[in-house]
Amino acid sequence: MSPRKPPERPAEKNPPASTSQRPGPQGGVRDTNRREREKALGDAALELFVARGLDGVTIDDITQAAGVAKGTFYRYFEDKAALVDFLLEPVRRELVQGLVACGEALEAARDVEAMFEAYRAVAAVIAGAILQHPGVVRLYLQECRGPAQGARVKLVEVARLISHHAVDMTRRAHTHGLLRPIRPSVSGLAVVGAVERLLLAVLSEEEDVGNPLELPDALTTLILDGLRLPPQGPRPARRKLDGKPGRP
Amino acid sequence: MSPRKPPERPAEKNPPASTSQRPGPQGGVRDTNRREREKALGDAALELFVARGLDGVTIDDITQAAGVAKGTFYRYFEDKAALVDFLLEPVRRELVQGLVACGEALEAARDVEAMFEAYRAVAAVIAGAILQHPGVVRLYLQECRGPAQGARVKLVEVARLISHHAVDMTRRAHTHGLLRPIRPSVSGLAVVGAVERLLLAVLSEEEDVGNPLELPDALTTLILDGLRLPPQGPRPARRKLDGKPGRP
DNA sequence: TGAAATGCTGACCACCTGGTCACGTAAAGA
DNA sequence: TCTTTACGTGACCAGGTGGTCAGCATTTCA
Repeated sequence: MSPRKPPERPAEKNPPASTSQRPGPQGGVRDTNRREREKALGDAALELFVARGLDGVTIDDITQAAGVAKGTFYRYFEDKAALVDFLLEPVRRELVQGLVACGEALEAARDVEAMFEAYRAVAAVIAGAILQHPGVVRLYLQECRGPAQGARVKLVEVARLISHHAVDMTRRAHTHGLLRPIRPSVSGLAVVGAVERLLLAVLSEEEDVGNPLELPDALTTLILDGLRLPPQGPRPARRKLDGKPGRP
Repeated sequence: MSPRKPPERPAEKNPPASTSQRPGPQGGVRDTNRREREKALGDAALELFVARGLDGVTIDDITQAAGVAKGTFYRYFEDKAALVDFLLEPVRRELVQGLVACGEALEAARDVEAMFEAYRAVAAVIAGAILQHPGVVRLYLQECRGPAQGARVKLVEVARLISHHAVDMTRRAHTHGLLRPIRPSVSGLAVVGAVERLLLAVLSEEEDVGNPLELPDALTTLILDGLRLPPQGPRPARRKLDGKPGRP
């Protein structure tokens, strides 16, 4: 038998890719096709990543799921890490943008109302990220604590960034005398941990946390006012996140 | 050249294992040696797991680090998952014991002081686990959110157990009217997330969270009383975790 | 229509990985 | 001392994995 057998044309192969060339509203057909391929590979990979973990997915798995040949993968991405970065990038950009803006808002905050407003902005950014990229956020939550190696470096970088910003924001609110005298690194990380855990619950539907839309409100109460029932009945009505007074 | 070359005795090999047979105070020499080997393999593996992640460590890595041949590994553990279970088991046992006890204490709690006491007990269990098995706890924190596959199944099982218990405990405190009307699954998971994030910070020394011994106190304040500065100065002195009144 | 350029393919390679097992050696027992 | 027993060893195997590349098909351009 010859060591390199000639490529057989299988009588029946997958839908022959049929090369649908939609012209695309702007930009060359080239770029449009490229973006479509990247998206196809990214979508296929993301689903596998969430199901089996970054390390549990091979390039073969990805290309098979995307319905392309292995070589095609390497035409679009240098390796698995590059693909992960590609998936993560838009979320990362939105996130830092929101965090920086919120940091500045907090810098200027001088009363509790302004602080509220700043935190509300972060919640909005997070909510947006989840609605637009739920898979990526879930992947982040699953993998962000692992060692920063291979495909995980950018993910862990984002995690550090988030923690750093959170602590920084807490520090700012702190210097304005708006918070209890608790070390900002402690309260900041605690908040990050709480939020991430709840997001994971929502995205993987493991525990019934009820309507996700009520989460920000519950979290705000939890973080700002704590769990313990106030000694003499509930506090006098305070503004809720939506601006309407709390229910009696 | 023969396809199977005869085993060469290298002139110099590793310390020849020297088979130190300390008699061991009780139990046969057999069992003592076995336990020593298991521990050696476990220690070597744990260090690698923490540094590179469960999936980033091969059996070869482990045996090499432990200074034994590959075949020896399979004499003591069926596969990598079995080794992880072996590492996790003592921590898991302590943990469920503590959680169950605390759940019962909370069941009986009718005032805030009793609730305090129950939570203090959990903190003690966690602290004990960290002091005795810091590596295992760190491994848990790194991997517990990944997909439950292969070597990670038991880890994820423990994670679910913890979350479940936390929600359950919160529910109990809730039914006794000790907490604000926030969905127990939400506040329970939030607390778990906060604690886990802080533990990770302590164990991997990524952010400076100060003296770990002050953490339980800070966390208690944070969770029970929240972040927001009380409107009219700090609350009247309340008991701290160590029973002494808070500093002025 | 023909030629050049581009893109996709999958066989192939070198290396790695989990797992096995015949063998040599040392301890336990007679 | 000799036999039996158990254990540690590492070469080996089969299956997989990341990554490459010559060849073919399709599109683009002249």
